[in-house]
Amino acid sequence: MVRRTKVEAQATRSRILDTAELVFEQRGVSGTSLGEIAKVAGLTRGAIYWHFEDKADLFNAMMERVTLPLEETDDACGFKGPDITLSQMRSGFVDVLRRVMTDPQMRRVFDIATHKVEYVGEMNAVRQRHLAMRNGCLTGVERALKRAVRSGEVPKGIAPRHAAIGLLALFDGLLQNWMLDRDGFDLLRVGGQVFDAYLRGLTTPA
Amino acid sequence: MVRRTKVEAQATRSRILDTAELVFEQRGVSGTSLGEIAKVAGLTRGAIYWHFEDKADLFNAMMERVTLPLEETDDACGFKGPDITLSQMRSGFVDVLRRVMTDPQMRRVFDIATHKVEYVGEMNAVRQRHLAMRNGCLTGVERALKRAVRSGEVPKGIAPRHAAIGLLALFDGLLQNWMLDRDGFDLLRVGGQVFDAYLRGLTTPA
DNA sequence: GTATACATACACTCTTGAATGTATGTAAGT
DNA sequence: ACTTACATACATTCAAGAGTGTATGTATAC
Repeated sequence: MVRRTKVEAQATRSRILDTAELVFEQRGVSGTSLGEIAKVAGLTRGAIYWHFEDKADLFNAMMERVTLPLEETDDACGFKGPDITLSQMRSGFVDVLRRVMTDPQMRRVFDIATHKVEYVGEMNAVRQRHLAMRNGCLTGVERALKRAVRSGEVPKGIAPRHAAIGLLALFDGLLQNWMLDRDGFDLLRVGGQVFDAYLRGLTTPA
Repeated sequence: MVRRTKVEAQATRSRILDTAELVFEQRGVSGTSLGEIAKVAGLTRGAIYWHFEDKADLFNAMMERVTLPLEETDDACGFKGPDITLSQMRSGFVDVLRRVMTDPQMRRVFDIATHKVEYVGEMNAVRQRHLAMRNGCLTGVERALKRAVRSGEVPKGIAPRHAAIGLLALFDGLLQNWMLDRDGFDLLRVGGQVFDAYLRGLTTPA
């Protein structure tokens, strides 16, 4: 066949990743063969094997395409600077909810990572990535809460770390439940209200 | 081989299910073959095909073995009666957390359902079951919250349904995060504190 | 004697990884 | 500017294994 130019090759690579997203979401990661992806993309397995080592490599590339910019813009948790306020934290989280709702690619990849892949074997890297990201957010939220305690905004009741764990659990749970039934509720509206309720609980003395 | 008595056959069936739990958790559902399960259980695929139609059937049986008693004792949400108090609701949820921490079988199955299976195709029944259970809990929690609003225990700020969605999200998120890293925190202690914080937020006027 | 509770054997499909083919892009040499 | 030499970007083919479903065997409980 005609050999493509470098930019065309990059386009092919992207098309493979795009197609993988679609098929992974429909059939699940381990349920789709590379041949299926190639067929849908209008290519052959040869093309995939040229750009990626195997399915795990392809999968990780697909994940990184979404999570890397997320980590860069640091919107994942809305912070990594040493100190942010509670309201900054809130808007950061809500912004991610908005993006998941708005951006179909992000929604797809989150859906795949949540319900369409098994955290086992080669794919265990996802679990590690998830854990690392969570722990990063955790310490960030914890610092923010500690600061809020020092400033008197939050009374000394619950340990900051525990409160942070709860906040992330709330976030993950909202996303997970929304993925389960997207028409069930308005992620942005309900998410905002629920976040506020939890934060109000933190700022209220027992 | 020797034909077994009926009770022995039931024991074999249970052994298959027990083994499936172990292997599913290690290799993931779609990552394990029926041959693997049979081998670990000290049987052949013939035995599995005798007791179950295929892997999906086996999987569903494994799930029902845990979720059915959960739904029966109704400890899943801690209610289905028409009206319960907020504290009854709280203790119901916390009790499930305790059981997940204590009972290794329950922990395994939850782990499988959360991170070791793809909600696709034949296994989509899990998703439906998950959704149905969630919706059942949802209406229950919603009723409890409405009642609490009528009794003045909770001010009329957030819509009861939204608050209920948040509560379930918090619950799911806690379980999910704990499964991700069991040594990360004490599910029972943190869960209880976080629940209280959220409920305090609900009972506090904005 | 017959249905049961498995074990064994078989045929079939699907998938993978690698090997090979092939035609063009591309840079270096002249 | 034109050829040469090689790398690139795939397509095609092939061998091998793994997994599934089914059919059959078989000894025993009932």
